[in-house]
Amino acid sequence: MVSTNPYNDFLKECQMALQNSIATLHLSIPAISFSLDAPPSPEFGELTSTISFEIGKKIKQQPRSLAKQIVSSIDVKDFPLMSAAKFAGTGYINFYANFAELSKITIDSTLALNDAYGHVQTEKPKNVIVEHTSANPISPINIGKARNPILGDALARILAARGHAVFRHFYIDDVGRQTAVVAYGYKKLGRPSLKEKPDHEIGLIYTLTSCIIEIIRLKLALEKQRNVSTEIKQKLQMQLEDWSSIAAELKGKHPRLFTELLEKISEDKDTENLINKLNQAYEAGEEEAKGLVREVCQLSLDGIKETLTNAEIFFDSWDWESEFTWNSDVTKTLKALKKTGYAFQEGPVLEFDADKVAEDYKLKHMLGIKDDHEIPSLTLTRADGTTLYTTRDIPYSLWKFRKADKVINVVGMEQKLPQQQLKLALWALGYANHAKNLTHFAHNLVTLPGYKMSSRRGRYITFDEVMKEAVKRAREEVEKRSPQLSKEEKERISRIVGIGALKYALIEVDPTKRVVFTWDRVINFERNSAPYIQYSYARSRSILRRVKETPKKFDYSLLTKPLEHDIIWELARYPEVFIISAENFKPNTIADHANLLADKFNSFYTAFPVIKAKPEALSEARLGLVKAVSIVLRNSLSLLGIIAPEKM
RNA sequence: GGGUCCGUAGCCUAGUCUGGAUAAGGCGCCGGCCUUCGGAGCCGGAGACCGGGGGUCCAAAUCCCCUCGGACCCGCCA
Repeated sequence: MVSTNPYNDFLKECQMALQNSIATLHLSIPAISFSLDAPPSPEFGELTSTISFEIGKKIKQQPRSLAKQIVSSIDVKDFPLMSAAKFAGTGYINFYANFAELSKITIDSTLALNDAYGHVQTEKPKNVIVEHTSANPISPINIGKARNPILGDALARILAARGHAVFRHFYIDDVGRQTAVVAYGYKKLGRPSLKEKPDHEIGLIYTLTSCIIEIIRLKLALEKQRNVSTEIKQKLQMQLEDWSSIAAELKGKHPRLFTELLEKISEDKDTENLINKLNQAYEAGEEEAKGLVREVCQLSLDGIKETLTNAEIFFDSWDWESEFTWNSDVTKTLKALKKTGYAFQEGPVLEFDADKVAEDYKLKHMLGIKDDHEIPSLTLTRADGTTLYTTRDIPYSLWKFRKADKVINVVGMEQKLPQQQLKLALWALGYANHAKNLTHFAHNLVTLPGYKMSSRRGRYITFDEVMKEAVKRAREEVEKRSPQLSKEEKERISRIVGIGALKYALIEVDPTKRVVFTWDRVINFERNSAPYIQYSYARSRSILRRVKETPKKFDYSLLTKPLEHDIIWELARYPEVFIISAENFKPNTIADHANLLADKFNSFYTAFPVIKAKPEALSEARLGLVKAVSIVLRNSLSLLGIIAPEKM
């Protein structure tokens, strides 16, 4: 018999036992919960119920005596996966698994389902769009932002394994001030042909241009304030000093390019105006602007794609933001928003009254916002008529919902407010359902000790750089530990291990917590890391390679050691862990479980022989166990976008 | 000023949604293991009253209130 979820089979038996028992004893109370917990220690069995506390409270009886009654009315013979039900402590009911049976069903199912084991299919498959990365096409992906593609990709893999039709979308944010800035700088340099990785070079042009025009802007602003000695003036002065020191730093690192850009930009009278004009022209879809901005973005994007490909992260769709302004979707959205009455003119700009929508439709509670908290309004258009990011995100979201039932935006948690405003805009437009099916998967960033990375300030460590270093360090290890492997094999393994370590480090921590970057933290080859799990997998495969054929039939009752039971329990639990991870969008629980399983397996590995175990039937049973472990480790890693190597 | 998130051994984290029995790992530290199949490993030890204070409950790291510390947001940036 093959089971997709052995843990759940056992759980169901325990619940059935409780239900029957409570019915027989006439202890039924309304709204009783039959949920079961993991006991704190193996001596208390595999699952535990606190139901006697609940009932005892209602009918005023001692939980312990209730537990005793319940347990004595359970006949374990009725439940094949159960070996015992005992009462303990002040009223706990503990269930013990019948490992002869549980082992059989778990290992048989794992071997039979193989790649599919654990990945329990949802009963309600949906079309799901996971939008992630969506890095601005003006600079390379830095390590601060790299958690986004890594988490987004893992989430997409998990949802696909759950049986959803998943589409991975990259939203190319090519509209807006920053692309105008970099395009302007690029044009000033005479559209140079690039020699290095394009996103790195474009990123540098962006940083330098942005810095130079910032200083020009601040100087002009200060001149205007010349006659008044105000706080504003002081603030401007401070900002100018800040940017000047950044400029000095940049000039030191890139003297030629900096000087060239400075000279060329100084030729222009009103840079600010030129950049605004370019932004307007691009958004309006004027040919010249289109040619220029698209050229820069495409170059940058080529580099970004290369980075993502190196990380084994792929997309189904690359969505240009500009398309939505050019095809009038944005215009239509603005018109529709005005019609709702929630858009209002404030001087030259158009605002969206997000708070009023929330009040009128009573959405604050649902959005987790306090009743008396006023949601700031969202600016929809600038004074010059151009639109803003969140404004354009509204038609883009509607477009996504024409293709999918569910949309997940993997976006940093600092964008919580705009994501809420977006939802409210959908609501106002009459798309309440879409708003409900829009999820902001919020995550925290990777920060450097002491400061946040910033493309504008040119302070960042690139994802490329970190991957390169990770592979380099992995290569040193492989060289040391497996000198017999071929050069090609070593290289392939170094990539798998190095990049695996990096991905794992950014996935294993709860997404809402930030990760402070240190090289040793993100490139870790010891316990509690991808390489540790990969190593465990390689060890399991190494055993399996040594035997000609794994037998089809095992005598599972021979697997009696506590460590063996621990492993089987974790194998049985894997489908449940997977479901929880998929339903709650928690990739880190997969990482956690894989590490736990690897841990148990390594202990088992040193404690007991497999191939040379006697009698032969025991050896065969252990081989089945090892094979099952290898399958679950490989399946878990694959959900995280990490490859399980045969050797390392 | 208003809001969101985070605070668990020297350090990094799990557990918090859905309250249950001695708070679980890793790094570092101390002491062991070249035990047959891979030492990126294994075994043992010391180390935390879960930021602080109240409250609810038979039971609180977990729920509620207050408070302190940190990060982020409140922009005609994204």
